[in-house]
Amino acid sequence: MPREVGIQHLPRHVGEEVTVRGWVQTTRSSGKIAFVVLRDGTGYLQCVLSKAEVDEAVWEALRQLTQEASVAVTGTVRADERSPGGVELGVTGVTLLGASVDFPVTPKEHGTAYLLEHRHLWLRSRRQVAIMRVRHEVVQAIRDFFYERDFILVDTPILTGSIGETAGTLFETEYFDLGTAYLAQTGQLYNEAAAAALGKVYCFGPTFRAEKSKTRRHLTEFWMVEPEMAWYDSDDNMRLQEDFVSYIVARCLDRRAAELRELERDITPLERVTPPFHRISYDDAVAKLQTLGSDLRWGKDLGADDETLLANTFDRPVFVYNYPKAAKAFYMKEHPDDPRLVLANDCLAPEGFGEIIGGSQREDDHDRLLARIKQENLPLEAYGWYLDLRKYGSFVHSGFGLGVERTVAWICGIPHIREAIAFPRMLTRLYP
RNA sequence: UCCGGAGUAGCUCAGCUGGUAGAGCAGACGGCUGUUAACCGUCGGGUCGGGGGUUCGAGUCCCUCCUCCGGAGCCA
Repeated sequence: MPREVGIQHLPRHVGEEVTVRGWVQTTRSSGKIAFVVLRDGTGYLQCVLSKAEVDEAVWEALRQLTQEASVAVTGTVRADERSPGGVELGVTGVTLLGASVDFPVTPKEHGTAYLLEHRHLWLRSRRQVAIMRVRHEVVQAIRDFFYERDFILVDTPILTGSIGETAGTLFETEYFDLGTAYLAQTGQLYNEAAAAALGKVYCFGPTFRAEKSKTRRHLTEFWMVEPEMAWYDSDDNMRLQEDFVSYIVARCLDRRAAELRELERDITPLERVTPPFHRISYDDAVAKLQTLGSDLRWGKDLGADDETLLANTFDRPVFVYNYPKAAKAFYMKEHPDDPRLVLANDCLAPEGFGEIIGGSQREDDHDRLLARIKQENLPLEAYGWYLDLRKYGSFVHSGFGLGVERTVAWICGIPHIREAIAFPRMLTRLYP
């Protein structure tokens, strides 16, 4: 068998005889010439068979090539402008490796329910392959960004006791003799402990919300990256966030241009994603939204429509900061000049993609934090270790969480985040 | 949980004031030497989501249940 080559590397092998293994995307035949488009995960390759130039057996083998059959194709690589990838394969041999009869996801249209039921096969389509490759780049950019800035990765637990942001939205499971355990909805509290050990840390993993949300922005299991920085105040925190988001977007523009083109993503709004982002206080945001026709009242968190309305008035991401205390979590630091507010910020992506980051400076005063825990009726005994962090060398610190699927959906320009993860977990979906 | 929408061929859908169930695509077969969701011709394909009711007659009208979709709330 001639040398085996991945499709993405074929331009280096023009004139050589090679073998490519992959899956048949489409076939077209005109009686005496046939085209087979092959996918191997690294790219797409048009293979050309000419009846006059191949053995009868090879031509007959073509008839068995149906959508998504796996094959090994041998032939000579040649440059041809008529071919989509610039190179094509002049086929001399075809071996069927695995037949595929009546592949359920055809090139024609399907409804979302049907596609999700066949997610394991839908994943092979060009669009989904492109999205997964962008997601991979986003994840790699996240890791590289923090590595370059001397953050330490700390993996926080997924099984936890009763600790987190709010009760009632946690998945429960039995935990031996210790009662009920919950799937983590954030690693942040553990990050705070780790930041006191290591300075700048982050956790990156799946997180779970048992909210009965049925919207294009929600999954029950999603990936979140959460950095936590000792000695960062709220302003430092926002500066890091805008550097971080800009870095991720720039990496995708640089290294996944082909995928974004495949997705027909207009990249001009992405090219504007550079620091500094816009900043607007919650007070000003409410006033602005009211003039734009929103019925938002002071004290309430921004609704989805409010986020879109507000973000559409800016040409790049925008921070909304200094939220009302009552609308936010107990661990956020009270504003030094206005006890009604906390030093929290959200980051809203443009083009209606909404909130991709929630962050805050953390309450570092022991007594104030204790008061907030009691106020929220949280089980005090579960927070003993968390309060310890304020008893032994308390420190100014801040952090944030970025939702990976929301970020991928925004960068790819896809309306629903269920396509931004390989196997979405939703209110009504646990299969496949 | 609330509001709205939809369940008809393998898939996507049409089916009007109730009167013998339709199209496109997919599939099978045939044709075509540069196709790009190829194209042209022929053919097969149905418990109209379940149950009940009205009617001479229900895919169509009424009741009920189920499932799914979109949105809200909550949030990444």
